[in-house]
Amino acid sequence: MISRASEYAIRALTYLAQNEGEEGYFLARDMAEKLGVPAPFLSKILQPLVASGMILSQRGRKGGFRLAAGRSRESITLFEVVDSQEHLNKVRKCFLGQAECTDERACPMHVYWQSTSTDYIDVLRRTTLADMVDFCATSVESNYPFPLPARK
Amino acid sequence: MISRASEYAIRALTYLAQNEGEEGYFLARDMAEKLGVPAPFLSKILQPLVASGMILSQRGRKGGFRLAAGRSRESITLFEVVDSQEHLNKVRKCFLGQAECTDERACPMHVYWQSTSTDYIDVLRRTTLADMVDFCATSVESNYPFPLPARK
DNA sequence: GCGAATGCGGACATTAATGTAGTTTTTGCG
DNA sequence: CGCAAAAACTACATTAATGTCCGCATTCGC
Repeated sequence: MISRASEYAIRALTYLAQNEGEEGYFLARDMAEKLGVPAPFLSKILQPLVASGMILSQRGRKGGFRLAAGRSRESITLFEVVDSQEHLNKVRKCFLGQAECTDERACPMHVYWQSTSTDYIDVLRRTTLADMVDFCATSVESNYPFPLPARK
Repeated sequence: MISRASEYAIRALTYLAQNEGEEGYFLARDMAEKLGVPAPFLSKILQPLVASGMILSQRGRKGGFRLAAGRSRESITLFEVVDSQEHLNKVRKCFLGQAECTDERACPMHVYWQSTSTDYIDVLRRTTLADMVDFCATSVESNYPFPLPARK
């Protein structure tokens, strides 16, 4: 449903949005440690976010990453984040992969799947980094993002 | 959301249910051709269906596969089919893979994702092979299962 | 019994996602 | 300038899903 890469991208952006007030840049290394994500993998994931203009990068000493100046938390949707990592327009149209499954002639899963997949995209479009930050703010003891659960 | 293996299993079972009236067994080879699925891959997929008792297999000359005698179309749900191919209890609990995402302290996607994943399982539980066969019967010109759309 | 047809089982091949490592380029600072 | 720190880039490693291949076991029909 959502790839690890997208998940990590959301977590990283949420982290940057939380700390937006600070001066300077945030190191990929530090973010990776705080988020519990492999550092080299996070570096790879950050690059499409730079390319699409959601974050800025600075090389060399005192370098790192931060949210792009022109982009408010409210303007960055999870859709945009996920779309930078995978291709959302490649989402399967028919649950059973049928070529001829249309509204006129639907497979038994059609109506259900149609609403599920459009709902999914809608929620991604509606949820912003601001929502993610608000979520953290309601946290009592721990801060988002949590460390990932152990992999099997 | 659903693996190819599960999709192929659904298509194969639907085919068997459609032709339930005929005597004897259906060849994996023939089914694969009719369904547009790689034959060796289909053979592998059929085995869990045999093991879980949804279909019967017969080796040797005149061998092949057919629906198990005791199982009516109405009694075989897509849940059972999909569960034979992947493990539905391994479905991700939290959209963002968080360990501490609970009903009490939910991530911004929690409510949405909770309802999406339970709806998904519910539909699999409610949809039976009989529904799949009915769908074919309403077809005007082509029979289900359709050939798969071309892969990229 | 024997041979052909067929499912069964295991090993292997391919691909994409995930993860790792090392080199190159850019930059700040002495 | 020259060194060190950081992102950027490139190549490789690992894993799981998908797909292929082949020899073995079973059964039918002669």
